[in-house]
Amino acid sequence: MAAARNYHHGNLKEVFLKAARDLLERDGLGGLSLRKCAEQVGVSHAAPKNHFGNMAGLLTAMVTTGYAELAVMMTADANTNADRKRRRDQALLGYVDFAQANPALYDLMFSRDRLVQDDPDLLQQIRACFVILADCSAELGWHHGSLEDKAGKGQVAIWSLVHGYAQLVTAGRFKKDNMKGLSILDILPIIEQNDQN
Amino acid sequence: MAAARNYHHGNLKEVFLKAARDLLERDGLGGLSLRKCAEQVGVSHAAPKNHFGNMAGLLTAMVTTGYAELAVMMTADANTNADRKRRRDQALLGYVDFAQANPALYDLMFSRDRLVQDDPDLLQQIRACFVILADCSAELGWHHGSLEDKAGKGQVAIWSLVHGYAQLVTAGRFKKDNMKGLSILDILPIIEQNDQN
DNA sequence: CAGAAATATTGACACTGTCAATATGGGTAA
DNA sequence: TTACCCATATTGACAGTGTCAATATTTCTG
Repeated sequence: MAAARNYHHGNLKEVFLKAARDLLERDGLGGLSLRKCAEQVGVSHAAPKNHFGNMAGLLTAMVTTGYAELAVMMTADANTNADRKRRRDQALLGYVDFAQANPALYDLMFSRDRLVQDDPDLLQQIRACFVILADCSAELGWHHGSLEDKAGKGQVAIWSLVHGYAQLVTAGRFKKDNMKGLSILDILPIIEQNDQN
Repeated sequence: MAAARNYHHGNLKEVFLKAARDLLERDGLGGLSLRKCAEQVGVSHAAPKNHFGNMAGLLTAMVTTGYAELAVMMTADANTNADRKRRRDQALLGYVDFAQANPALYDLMFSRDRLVQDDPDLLQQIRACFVILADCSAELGWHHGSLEDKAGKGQVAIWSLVHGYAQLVTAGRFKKDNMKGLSILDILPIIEQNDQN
């Protein structure tokens, strides 16, 4: 039935994605090229075109897998018997862990150019991550102001906070002075003292 | 004395920077090239090398001016008689306004590769912006926990929140549903109710 | 006015993404 | 099996790119 793919390597597409991620994290986005991917995999320089169309297609596929992995890291112990607060903490820690483990990919995941922004798979994975974050917002009680539209504000707040923290940490902006070694959980109490102080 | 510069255009360096910023915002980082800058300015393709050394040098110079402009937008009414809270609000609004007015440049300002990270001018301008944000943190009262190290946490918190919000807004991640049109001031009350609720 | 320093140009090189044309393999129907 | 078709891979080419060395030009300085 649907397209068995064992012409060359079996699944060349996934091999390309892995090679591209290695190059991306090693040399940055400026050091990533389709030709280097092809050379590392051991195929001709135009082979990626068959699977991704162009550079934007390759990057979009990479980023899509990135969001999928991000969701996995945020829900690592969703099935455990941990209480809601602990699972919420773990989701936020997982988010930051992913960014620190894949800093170049994480940056690319928020690029405006370079990606096919309306790719259906990409949009779906982004939405899945946002849903998890929205649950964190609910568990933080940031929309206890009784108005429903505050739920949206709470989601914007936590999405902004965790993304900003992750990006600034991976960019090395918090290396100085005494603000080294602060985790996302350390700064959460600063802004949720209404609940637990 | 020190290098009068009216050989070709007078101050070719600033003309390059302006052309580069136009190209950056129009075509994205991928559409920016030294040769296009040179062509638009009307000089030879290797002219930028004399002023910036290489691509990273040009981008670093652009980003440095970006941080300087960001500081200006955050302190627009620092000399007015407005009260502290209003000036703090204006600083945060100015921050987001800058990001929305220069989205591609704003992204570049947080790039890890592509810039000369240890450039003295760049580091100085970054520090100046951080100082302004630290003042906002103080005025928000986020370090009222009496421990001094909480000041650092408060700075991390506000730096993360405003950066994350700005980047997600410019990336178009808040276009959906009911979270459209929320400003940074709308989400601040969610997380500072300990002060004003 | 002459030499030096700064700045701009030219030409070249390796590398890049993309495309058209071609070749090769596997899957399928006769 | 054989013949065909389609997916996939290769080759060769093209315009653009950053970077560098060599050269030319302008301005500054003594």
